[in-house]
Formats: sequence, structure tokens, C-alpha cells
Amino acid sequence: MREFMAITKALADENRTRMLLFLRGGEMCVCQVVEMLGLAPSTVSKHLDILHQAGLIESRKVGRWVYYRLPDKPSPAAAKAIEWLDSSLSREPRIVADARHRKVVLKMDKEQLCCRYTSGTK
Amino acid sequence: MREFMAITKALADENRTRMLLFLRGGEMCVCQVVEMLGLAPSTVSKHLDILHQAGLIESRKVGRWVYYRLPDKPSPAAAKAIEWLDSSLSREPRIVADARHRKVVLKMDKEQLCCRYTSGTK
DNA sequence: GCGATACTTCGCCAGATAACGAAGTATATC
DNA sequence: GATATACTTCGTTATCTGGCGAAGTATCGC
Repeated sequence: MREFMAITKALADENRTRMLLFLRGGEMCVCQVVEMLGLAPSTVSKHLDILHQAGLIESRKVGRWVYYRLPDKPSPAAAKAIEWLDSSLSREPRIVADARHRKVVLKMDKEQLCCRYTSGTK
Repeated sequence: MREFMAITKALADENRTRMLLFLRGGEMCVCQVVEMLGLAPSTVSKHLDILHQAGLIESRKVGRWVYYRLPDKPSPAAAKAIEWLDSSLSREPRIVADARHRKVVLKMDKEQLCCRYTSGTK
């Protein structure tokens, strides 16, 4: 019950469901997710933590970077939740646009991406 | 997207997920749901409205009574959501207890049930 | 070690949400 | 038509949530 409510609460935010959907494409570091959503790093970090607590994503630390991805072995409840998202939202304009944006973000140089958010300078 | 977020937000409350699960057993009127949850009628009414808006339940008015039930023909997203709840929570102690309680509530006389909540007198 | 980078945690604020009781609406009964 | 019943809607309050920027932590490069 606890796990299930953690999942439903995690899904009850559009930015978090978007994250789960574009993470289907593979792992991304926090600064890439920041670029995807256009939110402050602290906000993104919090969202990622909520998804992590719910067992909907996993993290991997490599040097200064932290990569998040969908879990390799999700719990049954988490697996069904992700499958549900997938089948219900894959065709949504917003989600399709995110998938396209994702490719652009992955191609961006890390220097262009990550160094910008200390001062908010674009 | 809108529909989907309405569903996730509707599911992100324990009382509402409980309602959906005990409504699997068949339609119930508001005063029976009030008895199930132990909340004020106004609160229950609001919860039912949120579930209704999300397409997760339907209503039927019979005289003074309003019966709520799972939809006969749910949308694909709603159907998957309900199926997900079902497969993830059927065995939860709380949900099993609700199913048992439901039988007791259905057997209760309507006079014993409904007339009590004007003054809160038990 | 020292500064820079990539996050995370903390403290704050505005807006959303769950709860209640009181007042309003609709329907049955007298 | 008046009264009671079964909800619903409204107004209020306390708590939760999402957002931000500032400060803290960990790691890399010099």
C-alpha cells in the first residue's frame, strides 16, 4: 500500500510523468533532465528523488555526474505503472516532442549544457 | 494528457483508491461509502466527484439516492488504471478488510445508515 | 590544497488539496 | 405545501506540494 501510494503520488505530476517517459530512451544525467524540463536544478533533483523513492527510477554516479534511468528490475507495481504510462501517453504530442528534444539534448556538448545553470545565464 | 493527469491525481489519495477497489464489488450509494470511509458526507461527495471527473466511476440517481459504480465502458486509460489497482492492491490487508466491511455495510438497514449523518450522532 | 563543476539539501513562498460544518438543492412522504 | 432525507456546493482552515535561490557536499583538474 505504501509503495503503491508512493507511485501514484509520483505519477500525479506532469513533469515527473514526462521524465519517466523520456527516460525510456535511456539514462540521462541531471543537467540533461534540467535542459529537458527547463526547471531549476534543485527542483529537478527533488522530482528525481520522489521518483527514486517510489522505485520508478534508479541512479548511477560516475564522477561528478549522476545518471538516472528506468529500473532494470522494477517491482511488479512499478513495472505495471510504467507500462501503463507507456501505452496511454506514447502518442501524446508533448511526449513525442520530448522524445525529439531528447535527441538534441543528448547531442549537446556537456560544456554547453551543464555549466550554464550556476548563474542561470543562457 | 489531460485525462491521464486527471486519473493519476485521482489515484494519488488513499481514500480514493480504496473507493475504487471496494466499488469493484458493485454499486454503492453515497451514505454507504460514507460508512465505509468514516469521513464527512461533503468530503466523500467531493472525492466521488474527482473520481467521476477522471472517468473512473459513473453515477446513477434513484430517487433520493445516488449510486456510484465502476464504469461499464471505461476509457482505455481508465480501464488500465483500474486493472493496475486491482493487480497491485487486491491482497493488501486494508483492501481485504474493506471488502469484508463492504458486505456488512450492504446488509445494514438504510435507516440505520443514512439518517445518522445530519448531526454526526452515532 | 584550491577553485570549478555537478549535484543535493535547506529554507522560503505561493498555490493546491483534504478535511469539516453550514447552507443549498432535489426528491420522497405526510 | 411542509418536513425529512440524501446529496452537493460553499466557505474556511490546516497541511501538502512545487517552485526557486542560497548554501552544502562530492569529485575533478590544476
